[in-house]
Amino acid sequence: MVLTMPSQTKPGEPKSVAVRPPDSREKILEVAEGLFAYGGYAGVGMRQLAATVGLSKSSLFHHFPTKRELYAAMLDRVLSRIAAALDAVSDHDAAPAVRLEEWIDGVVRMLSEDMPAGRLMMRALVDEEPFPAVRLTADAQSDRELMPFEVRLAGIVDRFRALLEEGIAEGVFRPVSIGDSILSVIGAVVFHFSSGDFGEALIGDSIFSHAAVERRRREVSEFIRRGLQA
Amino acid sequence: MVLTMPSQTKPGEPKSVAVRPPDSREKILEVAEGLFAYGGYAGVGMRQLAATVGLSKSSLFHHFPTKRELYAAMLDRVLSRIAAALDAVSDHDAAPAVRLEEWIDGVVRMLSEDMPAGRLMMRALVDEEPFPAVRLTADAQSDRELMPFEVRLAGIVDRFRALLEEGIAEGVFRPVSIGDSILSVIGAVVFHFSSGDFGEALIGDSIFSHAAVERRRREVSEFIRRGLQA
DNA sequence: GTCTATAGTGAGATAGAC
DNA sequence: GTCTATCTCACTATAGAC
Repeated sequence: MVLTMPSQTKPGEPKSVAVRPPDSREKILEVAEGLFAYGGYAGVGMRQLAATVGLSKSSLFHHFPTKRELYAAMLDRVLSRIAAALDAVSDHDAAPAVRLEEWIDGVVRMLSEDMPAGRLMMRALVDEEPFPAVRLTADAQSDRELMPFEVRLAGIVDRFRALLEEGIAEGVFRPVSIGDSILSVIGAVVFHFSSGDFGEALIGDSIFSHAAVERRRREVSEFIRRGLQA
Repeated sequence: MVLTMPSQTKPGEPKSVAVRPPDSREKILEVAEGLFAYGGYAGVGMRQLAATVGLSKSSLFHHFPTKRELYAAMLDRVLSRIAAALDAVSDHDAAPAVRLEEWIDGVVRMLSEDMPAGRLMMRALVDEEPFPAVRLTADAQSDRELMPFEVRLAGIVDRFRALLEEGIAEGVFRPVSIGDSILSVIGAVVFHFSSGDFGEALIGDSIFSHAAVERRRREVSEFIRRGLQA
């Protein structure tokens, strides 16, 4: 399977540069994130979503053929932001321990500024059939290439896996179980930012407050550093 | 607030010892656990639940006045099993580090043998309004005292908190943020056993297999030991 | 305690005008 | 692209016989 990039500047096709698409779609997805994050897939109806966006139900179905495809498109957007947060910090090739810490910092900061993201990720991971092996816009009309959730997720996970393997091979990390370690990191980082009221009750402050986020960053980094160090 | 135990043997009240109650209720709750664990609250209907149990919808409503109370009763059952797993290992008063490791072992083993429990806990923690401040059977007819979810959960969390505080006071744990540490432990333990397909894809084996469980126990214990040690 | 029958609401999805 | 109107179905919950 070849994942081609949008191929934006084909010479000879003017394309009338739609730099600013009229964005009903994006608005729908943005509102959908907020609702699905709190209610889950089954807990939010197209009716409710339409009302919140300020459109009719039928308009939603004009943009997305089914509720599931809407949900999948929304999840893809969230995952792409998480992937972007990782891309933003991992350009240079520092030592594994440094890169890992920067990744964790990056993801913690990103999730702290992107409230629905943690919850939506958590829901997607806990729900079986992670919504779904979606194919979307295979026609030439649109450039959007929506990756299946699993593929995009696997891309993120594999980068972690490679980092851990590298660190272990170099002897700077102890020979931990890589799968278990990744699950632990996700548990420590993603679950935290999806724990809402419970987390707030535990730490006595909003989990999204500046102080709580900075403390979380330090605590998680230290835990993981100690946990991995050879 | 006084949390009194059921006060089982009041002398003078024969009570006609109903040691074996006729258990439609328990059967409903058991089936409900399996369904809600996978579909979540909104994803499972009373119709579907009734059909799976082998009763009519109306019979469900005979035992539980609303869907929410059924769900709350089911969650309470799950939490009580988790609390029981902690009780089973924490009778003696060993050093904090030892007790913590035994607790983690106990919870990991319990969650590994109780498939719906992890998922249901995770859902309850991620969903806001953790379902709900339920009052149930305030009448004298029944001994069942259903605690609000938050109260029972707080009971479990407070034991962890006390343990960490004790260890820190004794100087065997470093002065970590207690709330953050509890969230990390929950993330590492509970999330793992609710990660289903994703976890399986990551570790290349069912997360409930004997080998995977024993490895998880070791890995998590070691991570936490290193993370906390002064 | 279980059932059938049904009420009443809201769900996802479609038809077709503008 | 957006709308109103409508279809069909599943949902929670209730009524009342047995």
